[in-house]
Amino acid sequence: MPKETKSPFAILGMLSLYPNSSGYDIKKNMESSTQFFWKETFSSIYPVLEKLQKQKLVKKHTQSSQNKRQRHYYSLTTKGQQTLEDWLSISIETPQSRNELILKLFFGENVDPEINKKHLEEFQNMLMDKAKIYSEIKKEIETTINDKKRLFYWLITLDYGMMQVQSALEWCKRALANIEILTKAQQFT
Amino acid sequence: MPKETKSPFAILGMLSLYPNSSGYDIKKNMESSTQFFWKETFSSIYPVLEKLQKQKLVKKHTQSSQNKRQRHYYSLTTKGQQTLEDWLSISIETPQSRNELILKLFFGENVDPEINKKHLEEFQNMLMDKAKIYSEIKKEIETTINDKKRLFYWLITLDYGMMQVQSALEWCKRALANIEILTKAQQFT
DNA sequence: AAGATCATGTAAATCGTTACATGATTGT
DNA sequence: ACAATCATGTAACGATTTACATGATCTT
Repeated sequence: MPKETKSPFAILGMLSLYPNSSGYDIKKNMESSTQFFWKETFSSIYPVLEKLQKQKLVKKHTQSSQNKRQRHYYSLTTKGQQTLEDWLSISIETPQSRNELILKLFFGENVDPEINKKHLEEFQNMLMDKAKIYSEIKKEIETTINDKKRLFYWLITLDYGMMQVQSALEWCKRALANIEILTKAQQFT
Repeated sequence: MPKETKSPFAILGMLSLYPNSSGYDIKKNMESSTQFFWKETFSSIYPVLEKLQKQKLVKKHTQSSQNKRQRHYYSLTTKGQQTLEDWLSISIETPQSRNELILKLFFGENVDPEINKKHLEEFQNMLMDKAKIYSEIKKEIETTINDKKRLFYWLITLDYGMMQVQSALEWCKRALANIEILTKAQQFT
């Protein structure tokens, strides 16, 4: 089975939501919407856009200008929309993701419990920051997105993030409390 | 900033838990313990082991044999143990992970709600399988691991997985219920 | 005798990130 | 004027996965 990258589909998807975008726009839009579950760099966006154009999945509209620097806007073609829909329809491949925090805790017996405690506290802080951002995003999209369907799907994805953060925070609390117990128990051995 | 792979540390960590392992053993041990948050392939394990040996972080003990094929067992050196502890002590880099399911749902308005429902149901099934495996692992380690500290850290990492699965299952339920409502609402438009 | 699994490794492909390079436009 | 940010791209690097290659040992 080939590896098949998903970047082209992510870009087609962004063009379905925001037609007539430049590569720069796509990056910025991802940063303000999908950043927590999907990101692309300019180094992948521009070549992918070129490739998609050659495959007739997007059409390019270059803004004429007397200067050297031009802006290129892209939109989905019918074929591009169909390709996106086909990809949206096929099953998700289960990813084999890596988690450095969990790996370190798995080997945790090698170091002082204080070190593991520190990792958990840092993770906790990161989660709290994220929770705050999620709340802000929620408020924002609820007031700005008028399309019912779009709002519905966006809220589902946001809810996923919020629930992940919330449950991870509860786990942190449990884990930190348990580390306390472990540390105290060790004082008597 | 260089990229710095974590594979060597994952392998050092495995050698801290299971000294005198072969590359094959490391792979098998990962499959039965860290598979849900960390995996390595033979193609990375063998070269990394060679590299670690050259750096004097592990020492190789080759089992003599009259045959061509030999088994190589590796253990941490003092320097290797120190290197592992150093890595365990430094802060975790926040990973920028990708989530294909969430990305597809984010673009969900492009396709029939039934398709998104199907993705969620498949995800749900995968989660339920995982929940079952986690329960089995829990029973197993609780009866076989005698070392208090090791059991403690392993249970923390397992608890993380279980909590992730549990909260994701609740999210699935909510999301599926909401898709039902969306579908019914559309019938009247 | 055959199949599963033990066991080790190399080569090639893929793919994503970082560094590099350039210049325009807008706001203060 | 200067800084920020808009805007597009290439080159090199690093890391992981897949395919390839080989053979031993153990169980039925």
